[in-house]
Amino acid sequence: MGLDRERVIFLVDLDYFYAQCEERRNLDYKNKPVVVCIYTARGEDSGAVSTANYIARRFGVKAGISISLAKRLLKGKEAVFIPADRDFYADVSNRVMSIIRNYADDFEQVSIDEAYLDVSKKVQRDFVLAEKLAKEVKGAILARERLTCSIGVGPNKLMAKIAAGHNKPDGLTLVRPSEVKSFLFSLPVDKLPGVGEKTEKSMLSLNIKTIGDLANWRLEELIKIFGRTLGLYFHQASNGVDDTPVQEREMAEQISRITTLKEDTQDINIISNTIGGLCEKIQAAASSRKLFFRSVGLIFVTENLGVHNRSKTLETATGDFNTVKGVLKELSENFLREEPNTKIRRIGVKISNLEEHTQQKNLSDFL
DNA sequence: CACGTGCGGGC
DNA sequence: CCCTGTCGCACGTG
Repeated sequence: MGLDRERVIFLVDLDYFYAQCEERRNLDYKNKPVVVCIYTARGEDSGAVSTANYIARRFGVKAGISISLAKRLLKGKEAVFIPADRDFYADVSNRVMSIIRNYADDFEQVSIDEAYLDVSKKVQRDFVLAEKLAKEVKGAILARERLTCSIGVGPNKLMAKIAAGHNKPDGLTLVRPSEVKSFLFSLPVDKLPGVGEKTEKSMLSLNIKTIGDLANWRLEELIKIFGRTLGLYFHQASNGVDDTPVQEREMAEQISRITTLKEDTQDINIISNTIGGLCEKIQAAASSRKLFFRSVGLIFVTENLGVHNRSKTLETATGDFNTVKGVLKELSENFLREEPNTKIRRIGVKISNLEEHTQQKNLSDFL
């Protein structure tokens, strides 16, 4: 039976996640605008909004805007501004994920607030049973963690993802196999994952306004315009086709930490001290997960917001941060020599090519 | 393969 | 947005 190959996939998306976590641990916030912020060292209200609850969104506050603008938009509204507490959100996320993975045949967490569930066998490929199961998942998250979520249900990950975005917060949207094309074709093309601001512009210039318009293009033409990978993806995705499996994510491939300096600078001492601090954070993250790494990278964001990366791959994997600091010193000195007239605004450190290790190879262990 | 850049999602 | 932090994908280049 060909129909037996049809899958049933959920995308579970926790609503306005950071802000909802804050609402949950302080019930006073429930009817107020809640704005979770990432503050920087630049003083008073410097920094950006990470997430806002839906009350705040009604006033135009959303992820990415500056904190000072958010405060202007919410002046006199009894709004709550809270610094992001990522460890807390990660704990909440871990508990939710461990609850919902039990509902799946196959499970794939994609971010702190999103996971795919392949429930094909659990619901015998039946969308009526799928709807029942999705309601159970929503009920379990609400009962055990007092959080709402939005769930999209579709025959593949792509359709589940788009469906989940269709009705939120606290939504449940099903797109049955027979409904895929009618659902998809009328949507504006930027609703397709992978079509952002820039791609949308180039598509509009080709008179591609909806996903249906995109589906009318021939594969060969799309490849000419967007390249092999993206062209094939657009061709399939615009027709609701997505064969990628739901599967556990492999180990993280990189760990990075970035920070904004108090003021733009070229001072090598400030830069070096900042890098040292970032190294400590990365070391903590890497060693707690028993990870070694082969590549070390530096990210400089200059005063004009230009991004510059420098990286180096080592002969062998290491967990030793004295080596790292030496490499980063060299990379930063080289950069400052190349760009002697630009000040640095933000600095980041990255390790990649991660490897798991069991034995402690640190020299200090022998001393 | 190594390196640098751009992009995108979305917090 | 006067401007966060973090991660993965893809691509050009050498």
